[in-house]
Amino acid sequence: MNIKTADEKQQKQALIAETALKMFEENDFYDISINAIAQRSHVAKGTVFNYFKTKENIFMHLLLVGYQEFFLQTLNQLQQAKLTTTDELKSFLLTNTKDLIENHLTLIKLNALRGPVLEGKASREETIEGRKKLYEVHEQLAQFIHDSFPSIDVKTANKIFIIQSSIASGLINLSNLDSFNQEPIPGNMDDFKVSILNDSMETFDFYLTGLLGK
Amino acid sequence: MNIKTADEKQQKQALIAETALKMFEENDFYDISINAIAQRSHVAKGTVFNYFKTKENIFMHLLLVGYQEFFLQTLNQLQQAKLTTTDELKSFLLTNTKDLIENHLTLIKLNALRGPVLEGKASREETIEGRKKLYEVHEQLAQFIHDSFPSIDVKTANKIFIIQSSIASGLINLSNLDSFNQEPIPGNMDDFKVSILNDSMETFDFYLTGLLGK
Amino acid sequence: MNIKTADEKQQKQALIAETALKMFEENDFYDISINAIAQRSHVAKGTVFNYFKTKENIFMHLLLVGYQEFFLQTLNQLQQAKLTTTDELKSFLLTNTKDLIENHLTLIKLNALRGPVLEGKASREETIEGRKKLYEVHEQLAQFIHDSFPSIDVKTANKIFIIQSSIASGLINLSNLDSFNQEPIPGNMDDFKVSILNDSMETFDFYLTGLLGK
Amino acid sequence: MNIKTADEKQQKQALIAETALKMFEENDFYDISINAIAQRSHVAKGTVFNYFKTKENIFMHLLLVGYQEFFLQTLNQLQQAKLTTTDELKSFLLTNTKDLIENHLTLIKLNALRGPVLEGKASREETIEGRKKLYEVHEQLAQFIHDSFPSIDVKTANKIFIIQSSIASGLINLSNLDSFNQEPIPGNMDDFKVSILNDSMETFDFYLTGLLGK
DNA sequence: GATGAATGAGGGTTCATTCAT
DNA sequence: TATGAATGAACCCTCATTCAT
Repeated sequence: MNIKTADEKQQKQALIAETALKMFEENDFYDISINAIAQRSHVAKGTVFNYFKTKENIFMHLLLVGYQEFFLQTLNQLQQAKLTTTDELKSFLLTNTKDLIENHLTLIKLNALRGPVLEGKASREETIEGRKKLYEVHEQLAQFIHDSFPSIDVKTANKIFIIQSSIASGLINLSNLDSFNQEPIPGNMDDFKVSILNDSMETFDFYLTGLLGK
Repeated sequence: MNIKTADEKQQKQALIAETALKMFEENDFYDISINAIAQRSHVAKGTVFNYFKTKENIFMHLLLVGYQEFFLQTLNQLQQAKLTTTDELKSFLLTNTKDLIENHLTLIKLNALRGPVLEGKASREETIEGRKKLYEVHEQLAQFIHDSFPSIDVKTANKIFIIQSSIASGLINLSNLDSFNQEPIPGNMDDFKVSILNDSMETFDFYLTGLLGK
Repeated sequence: MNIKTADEKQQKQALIAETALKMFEENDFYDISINAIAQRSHVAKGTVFNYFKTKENIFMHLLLVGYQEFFLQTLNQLQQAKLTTTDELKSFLLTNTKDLIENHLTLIKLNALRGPVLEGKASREETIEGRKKLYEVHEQLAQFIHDSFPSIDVKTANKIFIIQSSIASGLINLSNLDSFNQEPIPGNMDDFKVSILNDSMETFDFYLTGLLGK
Repeated sequence: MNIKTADEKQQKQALIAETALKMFEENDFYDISINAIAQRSHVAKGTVFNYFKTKENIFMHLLLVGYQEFFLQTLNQLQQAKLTTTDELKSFLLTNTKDLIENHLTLIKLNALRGPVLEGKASREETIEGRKKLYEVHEQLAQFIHDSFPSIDVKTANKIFIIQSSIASGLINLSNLDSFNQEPIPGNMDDFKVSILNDSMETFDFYLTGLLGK
């Protein structure tokens, strides 16, 4: 138990990270204590700090690794999809957005934390390293799109995914205006109702149409 | 003197709120202490609590009142603009978005706080009351658009403004990916660069085009 | 209770400081917790931090203020003593040393903490301010000696008090070599025995003789 | 290989001890972690604890063994010096003090830790054993002086070395009063300036003169 | 109404020490 | 014997909130 392989170490780190992720699905960053993460991971508080230097590092890790995985998966799917028309691409991207919102909502929530909260105390080196890896994957993805659709330049392809997250992230922020703490506000506020999924997809759809041409 | 008129009371409340707003332009919610707000308002800490039951109430107030004012102003401008074509409307809305981003960025930042942070401790009653007032203004604005452009139904008009804020709010979250704590990350990360203003306007432009028809 | 005069505030600060001093008579810096200081002062933990920004500030305060008082008292006594011969001066200084050791041992112990421990986290500004005040008093004392004994220049007079503390401080460090945690070590270790008081006085006596001439 | 000879064991213990000594030259006890000692020794953390029961034991060991070596060396030098007059003795002792301060400052710093910090958690048995060995060497040294200078009794000879360390130790504590965290305090504080070496030697010189007679 | 002193729960983090391998 | 992962007690400190005046 005392000498761990790199793999075993990664597993424990992943255990802690996944616990934090689960908790972040239900609570906000400031309502999640290291103590609670440790307990729910069945690990001592000190152990958490053996794997992450600060609390912020845990969540920065979730953000960076989570997005890397998401974009890698997207790249894979794209490669297998063998799209030929921009309509197919649009359709693919909308499905991809659905996946992002339905299965990776925490990523989108983490975006809001990154600048104002996480960067302040996350390790500069690790963050930059992770950010660069992420940039690479992002570029690969964009490059692949450009290769498949030469009319879409790499820069534009990159932006597509940034806007994708932006839209979803923004709609989370504007959701639930017709309720307070999950409880519906009495009276009619129907026009404040937002469906994160539907509205994201509609907005992104319009964006893609505008960007890629009718 | 120790019995204040309703007006005097409102003035002091406004003073505190404005101070908090100024501070929120420069710092994040969790980096702004009640103490600091009190000091910068030249008021005692206890006085702050005489006007706002909790810290979260202050910022919920800023959000609600700020948006009310913004939408009222928008309504005014709209009434004076006497638009006739949807192109003019689009143009108006884009200019309005520019105003929102350039002069009311705090509103957009506050959106990200609302659900996860503010609602937890903000007064339910006051929030609901404010939310209803806001809804009313929002509806008036939407109604006016509908009246001017019967093809745009009220629900759609409402949504326009929600998407407007969503897009800007989301782009804030995705900005500065090419730097860490304001310092640029060495190496090329150009494709991560985001211009909150330009990209918001472009995205909103495409959205409006899609929504309102070519 | 809510608006304290400067005087009342100083009293509470003094209360906390004195509690810390008492505890420092019995325990080492690292064995004294803020919690314990608060409890023994019948005050909440937070209150301690209302009066001292850091734990180190408390003890730096004790050191600076303690020495200021000691030197002021020494100056007073000196003024009243109206010494005329250097033998009288020597005698006075030895009695003064006795007082320092018997009634202000904590000051001497605090000297050992200052550089390596306190300066790291004590407020730079407050410390420098206190240090300057102390320097002033020290200079006054030295000046008075010089005025009374023109053959002793001010620099030399200053050094007298620095050596006085050094000797006492050093002898504390070398004391109790014949015991371990207060319990005597079995067997004869008589030649390791040190009397802080007697040996300080003897050493200081020899020092003064050497310095001031036979 | 996993059964080490006594000599091999001592070598590893010495390696760890020497590393700790080096680190203590640059940092304070509380700023040196077992982790850091282990790393700089190229040894695992657990290994450190195989050789020293507690952190305090390491430094107590440094103190005891360091002084033993210093006094043995002093004894050797004394035996070779073949002094005949007390003036020569004084001169020898001052040179010896210079050596202590210039090459063994850590010993003097360790004195300040011994009572308040180390004894609390150092092994009683090992400390007492080391202290007795030290006492023996100390006595030999004193005895040799007495044999060479019958007018100096053994007790007095012993005390000479205790005062030697006391003076140096005390002056360390009172040094750097004219700076804060290595940075000079602005303004004139010349009379607070201390030269550990010069002032130790002067003080010790006067002490010896007083003790041994003019 | 205004004040600001007092509160204390709660936070993140450190680090000597243990012990299974 | 060597290892280093796991532990968890203990620490200092923050800050929204209360309430006596």
